[in-house]
Amino acid sequence: MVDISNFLYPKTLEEAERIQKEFLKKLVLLPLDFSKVTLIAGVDVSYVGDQALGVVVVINKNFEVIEVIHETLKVTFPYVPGFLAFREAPVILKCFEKLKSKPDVVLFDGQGIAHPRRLGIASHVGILLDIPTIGVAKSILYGKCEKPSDVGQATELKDRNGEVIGFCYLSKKNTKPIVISPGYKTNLESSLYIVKSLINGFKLPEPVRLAHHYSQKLKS
DNA sequence: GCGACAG
DNA sequence: ATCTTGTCGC
Repeated sequence: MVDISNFLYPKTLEEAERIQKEFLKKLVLLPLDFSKVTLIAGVDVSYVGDQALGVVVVINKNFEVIEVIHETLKVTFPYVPGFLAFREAPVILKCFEKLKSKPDVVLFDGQGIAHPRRLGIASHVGILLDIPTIGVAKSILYGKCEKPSDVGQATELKDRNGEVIGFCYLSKKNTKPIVISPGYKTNLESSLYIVKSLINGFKLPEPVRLAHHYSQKLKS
C-alpha cells in the first residue's frame, strides 16, 4: 500500500507527472485466474456542479449485486487527458473506505496501461489499493488499433513502438468498440478474458454498466 | 508548429 | 463528464 496523503493532490501537472512516473515503478502485471475470482467491482464517477459522485458496485459471477457504495467529494483537480486519476481517485478511495466486501478485481471507466505513461486511472488506483484492476474505456486515449468488425472480435491496441497495450473489443452490434487494458496485477490476456466474461448483453461489462446506472440514478 | 486528447 | 427530445435502427 502507498502512503496516500502524499500523492493525492498535486498542485501542478509537472508534479502530477512526477507522481505517475514514481507510481510506474510499482506497476505489476501478471495473470489473474478468473476461475478463482468470486467478487468483481465496477467503479464510476459522475458530477453535480463541483461535487464528484463516486459509486462502487460489487457483484458475484451470477451478476447478482452484493454491495453498492456511494460517496461525494468536492473536485479539486481539472479534467486533463492523461491525468484523470488525480480528479477521480479521491472520491473513489473514499468509497473503498466504506466498502465491506473485498472484490478480487475492480473494473474502471477509463484506461489501464493504455496511457502515455502507462498509468491510466485503473493502474493508478490499483496501485493505491493494491487490488487487481482492469481499464474499460469508451474511447482511446493513447495508441492505435484496427476496428473490430464482428461482435466478439478483439483487435490489438498498440503504442507508437508497436507494443500491445490493450484491445479494442466489439461487445455489441451497432456500438463503438470498448477499449480494454490491464490496470494492475492483471495482464493483457487476463483482462480481455475477464471483461469478455462480464459482458451481459450490453456494450459495457456488467460491473461498470451498473455503477454508471446507479451513479446517474442517484442524481435524479 | 499542428493535431490528439479516458471522464 | 454535462447541457438535452425525439427518433432511427436492432
